[in-house]
Amino acid sequence: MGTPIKPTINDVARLAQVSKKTVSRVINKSPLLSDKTRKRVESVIAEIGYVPNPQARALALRRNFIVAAIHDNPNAQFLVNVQQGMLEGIAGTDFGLMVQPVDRNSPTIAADIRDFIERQRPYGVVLLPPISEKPELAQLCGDLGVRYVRMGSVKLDTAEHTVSSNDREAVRRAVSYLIEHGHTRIGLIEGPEGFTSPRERRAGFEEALEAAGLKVDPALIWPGKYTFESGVTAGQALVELKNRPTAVFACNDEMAIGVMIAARRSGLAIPEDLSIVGFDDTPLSSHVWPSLTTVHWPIVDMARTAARKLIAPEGDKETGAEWLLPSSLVERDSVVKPNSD
Amino acid sequence: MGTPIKPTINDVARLAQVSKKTVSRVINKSPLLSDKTRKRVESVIAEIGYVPNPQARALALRRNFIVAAIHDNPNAQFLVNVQQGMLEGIAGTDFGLMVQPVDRNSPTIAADIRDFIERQRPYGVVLLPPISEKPELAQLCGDLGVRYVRMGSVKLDTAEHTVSSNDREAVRRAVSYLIEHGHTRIGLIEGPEGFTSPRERRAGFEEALEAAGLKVDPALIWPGKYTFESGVTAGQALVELKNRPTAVFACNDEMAIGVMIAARRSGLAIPEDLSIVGFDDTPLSSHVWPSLTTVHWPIVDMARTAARKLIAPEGDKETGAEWLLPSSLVERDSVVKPNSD
DNA sequence: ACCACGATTACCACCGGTGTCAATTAGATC
DNA sequence: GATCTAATTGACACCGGTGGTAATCGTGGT
Repeated sequence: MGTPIKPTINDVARLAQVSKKTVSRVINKSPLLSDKTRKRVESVIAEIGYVPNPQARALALRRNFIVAAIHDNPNAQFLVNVQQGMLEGIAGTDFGLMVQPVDRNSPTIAADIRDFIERQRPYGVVLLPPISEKPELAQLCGDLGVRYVRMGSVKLDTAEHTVSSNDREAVRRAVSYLIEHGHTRIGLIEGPEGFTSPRERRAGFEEALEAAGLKVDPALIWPGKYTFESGVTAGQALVELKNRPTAVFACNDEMAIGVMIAARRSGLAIPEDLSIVGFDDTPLSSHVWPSLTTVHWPIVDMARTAARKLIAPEGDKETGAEWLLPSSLVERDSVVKPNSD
Repeated sequence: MGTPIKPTINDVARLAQVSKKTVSRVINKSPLLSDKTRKRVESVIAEIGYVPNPQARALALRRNFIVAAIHDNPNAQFLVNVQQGMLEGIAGTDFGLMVQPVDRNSPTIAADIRDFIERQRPYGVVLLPPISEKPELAQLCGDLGVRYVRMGSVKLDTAEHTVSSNDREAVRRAVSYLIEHGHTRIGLIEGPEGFTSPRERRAGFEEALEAAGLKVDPALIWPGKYTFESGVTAGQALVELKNRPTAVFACNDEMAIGVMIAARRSGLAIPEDLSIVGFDDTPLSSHVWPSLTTVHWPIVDMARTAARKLIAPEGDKETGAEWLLPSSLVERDSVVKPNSD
């Protein structure tokens, strides 16, 4: 099992009877190189199974081949989708993916991120929501000289370095969809306070009602925490109302499913007695019964785009459509016309 | 925004009026160094905010500070738990975590893993189930000279480099628990074929029955794929049996919840008409109603242990209890005595 | 055959650390 | 104060690549 000593560029150079630099040119596909030598070097490389040492390359180039996802998001499905998207974005390149969670509530969050970046010096980082909403963290990345892209629920304060999806519009469409089905009393389960995405989603909710000439009834709006339990709690409160809503929009799927459970416990039939729309399009949403009509949030696409942007050569910074990815409404079985009883 | 040029060891050396080597000693907490110089160097480091370049260190030490999780596992919660555990395991060190998914069914899986390892040269890798069960992949890591630890559902062919949990025993206990409650007709929803963990779980199931003097009835054993849908399908088949079981053990929580749904569709009450036990203790299991009695699989602990083992100094290879982590049964609300009707 | 010139290739320094070993310094002993 | 030994510190090569520039090669023109 002897120590497997990796061949180095010097070994290749010696065997191919060329200088290291020439080998380096072959590795980097430099055009100023004759076909003959290229072939010769390539055959030596193949023969001894040479792979350039990434650490040496990183040192010489003063850049690494690693991108990192920095997050503070407890949702497993979200994270996995992000990772999948980023991996798609770097597929076929020499880049690898690191993950680094941080604690949003820690007072040392900035120091922690700085620490991570300085300790690993990744080529670039993707800041995931909700920490992507803190401009000082983006600033920090800039100061540290590391490229970064933020993933957001909406154009943040500055569009630069941001891949986003328009939550407000998505929710407006979803709620309009309920209205088109004839619902006029529509409940809302909000997300946690203090972040942009829940705010945007609420704004979209209100815009849809207003566009249809409906009044926003505060009694139908309940706070939630993006957790299943908070959905149950809020759902229960809503269905126990004297004048209960005929439909509910929940700011994420987990809460929507919580509402389903709560409604059923109260003897309501879904969707006959209560239509429900969620947000995220998690796998779960198609597993529950009835399957959940929900807003498909293009996480994978966003993450893929973010990763691509990150590793794109400087100067490719064209902004525009590609940085703002569309959501869409996935119509399943949890919405019907309201009961006319 | 000028280019943020990182101070290097040379800057520190110059400012502190010592050689780079001395600075290096300070960084590495070498004992052969006078307190006076150490203090002086440290103050310079603090002043200019010097952080050693990880790539240069990696090159000189011929080892870098990255561990990677290599997986082929579609389950989001599992992955996130593993990541959490590994991050706990490397917390406080200079190590970072990379993730690399591979495709179990791809014929190039070995080449893909080799590619990843050679391209990134991580310090070590953790092979997650189910690919951890393929001995040739562990072999590959050994050949490539990268440290590795496998996470398994049981002692695999060789205990070396393996952190595991005894699934067979866990399932035996879970099924015995059902038997103790008076169940004698117990259904089993299996996991996918071809992997160790489902096999072990089935073995545990049979052992429990045999230990209680019960016969294993093939009619009560249904294949599953670890997915919610497969649980629904199998559950439906079971409850439609003429002589249906009074309890079901499903090889993971998702399928267990599928069984719940299927049973309810057929008009059965859970747990009164059908007791259910799952495996994994995913968050979902406590969210469903009734909450699911399930086997807690110590993923986080296993991953933490695996990461620690990976970065432990050579020679720390003591085997034993720490490498085999205990599962436990989490008693919730999905198990009661069988109906005597 | 000779020269200019572009295409190839080699040489050497350098990226920012660490290992080795020699040189220097300090403290102890007589 | 001289000598010896142990404790500190420094000089230099090296890890395995890349950049810049000089040297060499081949070719066409005259």
